[in-house]
Amino acid sequence: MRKKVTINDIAQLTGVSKTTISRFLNDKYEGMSGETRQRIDAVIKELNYRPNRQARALKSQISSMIGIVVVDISNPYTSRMVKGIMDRLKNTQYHTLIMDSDLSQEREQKNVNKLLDEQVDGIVIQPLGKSSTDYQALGTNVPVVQIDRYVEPLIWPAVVSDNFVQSRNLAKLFLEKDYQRIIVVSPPIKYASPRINRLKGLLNELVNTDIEVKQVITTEIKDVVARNEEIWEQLKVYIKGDAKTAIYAFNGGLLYGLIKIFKEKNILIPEQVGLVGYDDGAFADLVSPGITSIEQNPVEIGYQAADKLLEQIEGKESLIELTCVDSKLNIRQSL
Amino acid sequence: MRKKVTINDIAQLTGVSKTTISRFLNDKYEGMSGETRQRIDAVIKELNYRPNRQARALKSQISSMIGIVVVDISNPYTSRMVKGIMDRLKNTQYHTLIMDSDLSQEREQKNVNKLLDEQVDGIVIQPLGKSSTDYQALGTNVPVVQIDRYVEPLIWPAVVSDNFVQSRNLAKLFLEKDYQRIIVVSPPIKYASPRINRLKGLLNELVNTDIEVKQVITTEIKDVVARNEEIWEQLKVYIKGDAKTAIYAFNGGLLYGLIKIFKEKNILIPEQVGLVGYDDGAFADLVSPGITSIEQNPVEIGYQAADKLLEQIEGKESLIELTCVDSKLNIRQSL
DNA sequence: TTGAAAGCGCTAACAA
DNA sequence: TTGTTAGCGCTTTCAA
Repeated sequence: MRKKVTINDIAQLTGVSKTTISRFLNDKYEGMSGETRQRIDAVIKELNYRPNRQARALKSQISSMIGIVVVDISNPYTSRMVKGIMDRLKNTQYHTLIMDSDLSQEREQKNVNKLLDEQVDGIVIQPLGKSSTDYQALGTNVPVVQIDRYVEPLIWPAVVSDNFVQSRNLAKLFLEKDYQRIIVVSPPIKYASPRINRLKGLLNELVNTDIEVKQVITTEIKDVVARNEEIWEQLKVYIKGDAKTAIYAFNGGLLYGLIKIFKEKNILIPEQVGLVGYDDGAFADLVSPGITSIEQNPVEIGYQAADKLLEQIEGKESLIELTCVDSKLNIRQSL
Repeated sequence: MRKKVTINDIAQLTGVSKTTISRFLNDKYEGMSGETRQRIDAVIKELNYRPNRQARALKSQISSMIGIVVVDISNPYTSRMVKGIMDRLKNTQYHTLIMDSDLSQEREQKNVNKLLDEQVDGIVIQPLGKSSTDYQALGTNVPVVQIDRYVEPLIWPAVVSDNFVQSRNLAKLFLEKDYQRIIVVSPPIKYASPRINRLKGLLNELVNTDIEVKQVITTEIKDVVARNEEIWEQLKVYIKGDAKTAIYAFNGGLLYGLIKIFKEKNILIPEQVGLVGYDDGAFADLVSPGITSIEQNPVEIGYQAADKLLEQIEGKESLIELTCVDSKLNIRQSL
C-alpha cells in the first residue's frame, strides 16, 4: 500500500504553491497562466492524484454525503425507493451513506446520530418513531425528507404513497362485489402512517354500511414472504363461509404469505375467500388467479424525495408538506 | 442551524486542554483524575457534544467507512446481500457507503474512484468487469472482497454461490426426467462468472449425452419481472413438442418473466414444457404448479464477505480464495 | 498571476 | 495527572 499522493506533492513537483493547485482543483482558472494550468494538469495525471475528500469536507464544511435511514433494506419496496434516490443523485456530487434500522427504534436513533457525526449534508428517513418529537437530534439542524412513512407534527417534508385514496378504491370494489366481511391483515397499525391511512381509507367508505371490518395483527415481518402459522391461527376462524369474506393484506410479504397459506390449505380464491393487498414485489399477477392488488411506485418516491432534499440543501425555500405519489390498483381475479 | 459544538468548546468549559478531552473521547482514562473525568462527562452531556468524524478520520487515517459497489440495488437478491453485510457490521465502528453501478461499467469505475476519494477502509464489490485488470484503481491499495461475481485473475477473495454444483444437480434432474432439449435463458453469459459456472455445471453433466442445449440470450434485465416480448420471440421456436424440452432461467427476473409468458400463452407446465431456474425472490412456490428452483443465500454471502473484509482491515493474513456459499435446490412440480 | 499563512476539528508525541 | 504543539490534507483570505 504505497503512500498516498497529496496536494503538497503536486505543488512541489509542479513548482507552484498548493494554493494554485487548490484553485486548479476547484476549476478557478481566472488569472492562471495557461502554462501553469497545463503543467499542473500533467503532473496530476502523471501521479494519478485524487484529492482527499475528508480533508476537503473538513475545511469546506460540505461532506457531499447524504444519509439514508431505512427500516429494512432487504425489503424490495425499500430497496427500490433507495434506487430512486440514488438514481437522482448520480449526477450530483452527493453519495449515500445508508443505514438500516432493522425494525428497531433504538438502532434508528443510533443511525441518525451516526449520520450527524459524519456531517451528512442531508438525511432521507423512513421513520419508525411515533412522533417527530422522538427525533430531537435531527431538529432543524440538517435538511430532512421523510419517505414512505411520516411522523407528526410534520416538521419535515414527506413523500409517501396515496394510501388513503387507494384503500378507498378497494373499499368500493368490496361494495360492488357484495362482500360482507373484510379482514385486514397487517403488522401493528397504530404508529405507522401508511397503515393508519390505509385503514382510514377503508373505513371511510364502509362507514354507514353493515360490512364488518376485522383486524388480524401480526408481528412486524422481515421476510419477503411472511411465515404461515402465526397468521393462519388468527385467520382461520373467519374462513367459514358464514359471510362473504375478503382478506386485505397491508403489505407484500403478508400478501404472498397468504397466497401460500391458501394454496397449502386448498382454499379457493375467490370462491371461498377474496384476497387483495399491497404488492411490494409485483408478483401478484404471476399466480392463478391473478390477485387484485395495489402496486406502489417506490422509485418515484425516491426521485421526489431526492429532489426535495437537494432543494433544501441548496437553500431554496421548500414547503413542509405531504406529497402523495400515485399507486396503481390492478384489478385481477381474486375478488 | 446553530453552531456546532467542538472539542475546543468542551475544553474551555471544563477548564482542561483538548488533549484531555480527546483522551476522554477515546476511553484513555489511565492517569486521569476521577474528578476531571466526571466534569468532562457532565459538560459533554450538557452541550450534547458529539465528535466530528471527518476531523477524526482525517487525523487518524481511519474513515470507519466501508464502500459497497453493487450492480443494481433494486434487485432483491442484491439488497439481501447488502443486508447481510450491514447486519455483520452493525456492532462495529463501520458504516456503509453504497454505490449503485446500474449495470454500467463506466459508472462502476467512477464509483470505485469515489469510494477511494472518501478514503474508505475497505470495499465490497460485485464486479461488472471482465478481468481484475479492469480495476487498476483498486490494485492492492485497499482491502477488497468480491461478492456474487468475481473477476480473474483472482487478486481479492470472493464469496459467491455454488453455481457449478447446483447447476449440475439440475442437469441430473433433466436426465432423470428424460428431457431431450434444455433451453438456457440468460443475459449475456460470457463475462459474468455465475452465469459461466452455471452453464459449465450444466454442460459438465450433459456432455456425452444426446441432450441438446440451446441458449436464448436476453439483454441485461433491470426489472424484477422480465419483460415478455423479447424473450418469447426467441423462445417460441423451441416450444413445439418435437422434443421434450425444459427451460432453465438463469435469474429470478427471467424466471418470473417466463412464468408470466407461459401463463399468458396458456402453455402448460410441465406438460408442454418444463421450467426451472434461479429464484431470487423466493416466490417460486407461490405459483401453481410450484416451480423447481434454486434459491441462493445472499444474506450468508453478505455475512461472509463482511467477515473477510474485517479480517483484512484488521491486518490478519487472509487467503485470496473463492468461497462458495450453499444454495438450495427446491424440487417442486415444474419438471 | 501566484503565494504565505491560518485554520477546519481532531489525535498523539513529547514534555512537564 | 495534564498540557503544548505539530500536523492530517485541504480551502481561502489577504497580500504581493
